Amino acid sequence: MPARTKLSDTFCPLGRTAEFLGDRAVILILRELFFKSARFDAITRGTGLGPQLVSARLKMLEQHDVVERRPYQQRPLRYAYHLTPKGQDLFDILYVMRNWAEKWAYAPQEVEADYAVQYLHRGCGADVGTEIHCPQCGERLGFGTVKAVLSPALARERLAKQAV
Amino acid sequence: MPARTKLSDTFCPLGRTAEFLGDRAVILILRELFFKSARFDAITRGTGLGPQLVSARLKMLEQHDVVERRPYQQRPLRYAYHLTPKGQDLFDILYVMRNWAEKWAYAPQEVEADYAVQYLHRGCGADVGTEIHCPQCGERLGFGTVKAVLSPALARERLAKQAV
DNA sequence: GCTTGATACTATGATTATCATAGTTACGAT
DNA sequence: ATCGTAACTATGATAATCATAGTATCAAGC
Repeated sequence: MPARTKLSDTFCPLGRTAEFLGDRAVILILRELFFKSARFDAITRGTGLGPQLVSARLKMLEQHDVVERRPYQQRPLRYAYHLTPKGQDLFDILYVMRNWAEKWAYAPQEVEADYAVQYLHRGCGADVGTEIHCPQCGERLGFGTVKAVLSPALARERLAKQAV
Repeated sequence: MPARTKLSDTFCPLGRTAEFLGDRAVILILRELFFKSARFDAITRGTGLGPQLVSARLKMLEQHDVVERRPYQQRPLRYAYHLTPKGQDLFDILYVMRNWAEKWAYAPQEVEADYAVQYLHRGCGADVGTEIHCPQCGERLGFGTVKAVLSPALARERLAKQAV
C-alpha cells in the first residue's frame, strides 16, 4: 500500500496512541514483555509472528523509548528486551483490553475459570475485576459517565477536519 | 501479504482484543463514534482515512456487534452508525489510551491546557485524571501492582507455544 | 426537466506491509 | 569438525491500503 497517513501530528492524544498501538504485532509483543518473556525467540514464539516483524517492531519500540535492549550475557553477546517506565505505563491499556475481552469476546470453548487471567492487587489482595472507577468517588467509569472537555487547540483541529 | 495469522482462537483475552483493536483504522473510527460523529462522511473526514477503509471496518464492526447501523432519514434512505453496549464498553480502552498519551506522547507544539482532553466525572464532578485505581483500596493500579493468575487452559496454551 | 448538491458509498490501479521459508552470524559444546 | 542455540536478515509471493475517480439516490433550484 502507499505510505499510510501520518497521525502523530495531531492534538488528539488518542490519535497519537493509535499510531503505534493500533497494530496487532505491537500489542502482542507488549503482552509478552509484560509476561516477562524478554528474549527474542520467546517473543517470536509467544506471539506467533515472523521474526522480521518482531525485529522491526522491537526496533521501533526502542526508538520510541518504550523498550530497552540490554545484554543478558557476554559471550556470545546476547540481548534481551525490557520495558522502560514509558513502556510499563502501557500496562493500563493492556489491562483494560483484557477486561473488555473477558466480558465480551469469549474464547473458543471456555471455561474452567471465571477469568482467563485473574488479577489480584498486591497491595490489598482484592480481585481488581474488569471495571475502572472514579478516583474520587469510586463509582464505575464508562461510556456516558464522563464529560470530555477539549483543549482549544484540539477543538480547532476537529472543527477544521469537518469543514468541506 | 499472505493472510495474517489468526489470533482469535486463543484463550488469551488480550490476543482476542488485539485481533480487531490492533488496527489504526478501528481505533480512529471508534474515537469518532465516541465523539458522536455518527455519519459516514463525518467519520471519514474525522479520521482522514479513505472511504473504502472506513466502509470495510464499519462492516466488520457491525458483524462483531460493536456497531449498529440505523436509518436517520427515509428519503433518501440514509444510515448512521452507533455503538452497541458491547461497543460502548470499549470506552475504557480508548480512555486509557488517552491517559497514556497525555503523559508520554506529546503533541507537536503543546500546550494551552494541562490535558488535550479533560474528563470530568458526571457523578461527582471530579477530574478523573490519567490513572486507574483499585476498586477496593483505591490505590493506583499499574505495572507490578497486580499479580496475574492464568486459568489452566491459558497456562497450557502458553506453555505449548514456548516448547520447541 | 435538467443541472447542481449532498450523502453514502464502490471500483481501479499503484504501492507497501506482512507472511512463510530459508539463510546468516557468532559462539559453545561434543 | 560438526552440531546446537540464539538472534536475527534476506527473498519472493500475496494481501491490505492509499489516492483518485466514479456510481446511486434523492431534493431543490432554475
